[in-house]
Amino acid sequence: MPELPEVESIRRKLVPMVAGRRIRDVSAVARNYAFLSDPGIIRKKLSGGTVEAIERRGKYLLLRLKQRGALLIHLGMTGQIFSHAYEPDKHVHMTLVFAGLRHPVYFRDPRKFGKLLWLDPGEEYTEPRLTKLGHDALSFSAEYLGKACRNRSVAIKSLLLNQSVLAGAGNIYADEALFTARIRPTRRARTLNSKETGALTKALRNVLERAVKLGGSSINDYIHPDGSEGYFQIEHKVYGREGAPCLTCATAIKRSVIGQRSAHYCPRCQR
DNA sequence: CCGACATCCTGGGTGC
DNA sequence: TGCACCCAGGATGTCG
Repeated sequence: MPELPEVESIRRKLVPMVAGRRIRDVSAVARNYAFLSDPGIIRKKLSGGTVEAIERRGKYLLLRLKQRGALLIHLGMTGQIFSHAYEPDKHVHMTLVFAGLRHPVYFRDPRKFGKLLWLDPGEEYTEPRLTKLGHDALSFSAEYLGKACRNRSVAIKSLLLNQSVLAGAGNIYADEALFTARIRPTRRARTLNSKETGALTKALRNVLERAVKLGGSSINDYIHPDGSEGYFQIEHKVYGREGAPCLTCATAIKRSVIGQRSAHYCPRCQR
């Protein structure tokens, strides 16, 4: 589900809810595909701990507990974090009860592509899931992207989705940024000139900043922890618009598959 | 090292 | 209503 703007929106809603609060109780279901750490370990490490901060690393959230370490959370395709806005069901894997917070906080994920991993102090510096991440997709330079494109024959769309290059970009925002930069998603990365990598850098930053401002794109399973919604889906120019007229030239938007992911683009505007 | 591909899992939508 | 099939915001491991 969530890309950088969605994860950041969730983080921003979560901070005022739980920062500084003590975790009174933790319950978790039996270990399943989403648990990289044993649920019992997570329960033990979290119980009684106090939330020091919630950070975002690409699409990961880091729930930092004072003195103890941190819970690394990835929401995969369908992961959600919410409180009383929704009823918990069989897809809830973990429930956190906070001191001074009337309602519990739930981690729910029907497809279980999300991840929960406990990190002892210091492990965040050695955990490959974190150390392999590239520059944050909200703050990278055109030079960095240009270097990353050098000698790479992979499609630029796939390169943008590679988290070890840019941490946080995902399918929606990669398509939207490529449209704005007028670059076709199938172009091999090494064929982009510096003007194009510059335009793409600017386009990705702009689209992500705008999406964060609007609270992300509320489609399918995406929800905010407090039940509110994001509005960036209203501004999607290509994603999910196959067959619809390009907003610039009215040509029908095309959908194709690149690197096993759907890609949406205007065959006329994007070269 | 690079890139293509299968795989993990569940639910919603569509067409027969 | 049932069923087969396709699709989905992600990431990893394997293989050539």
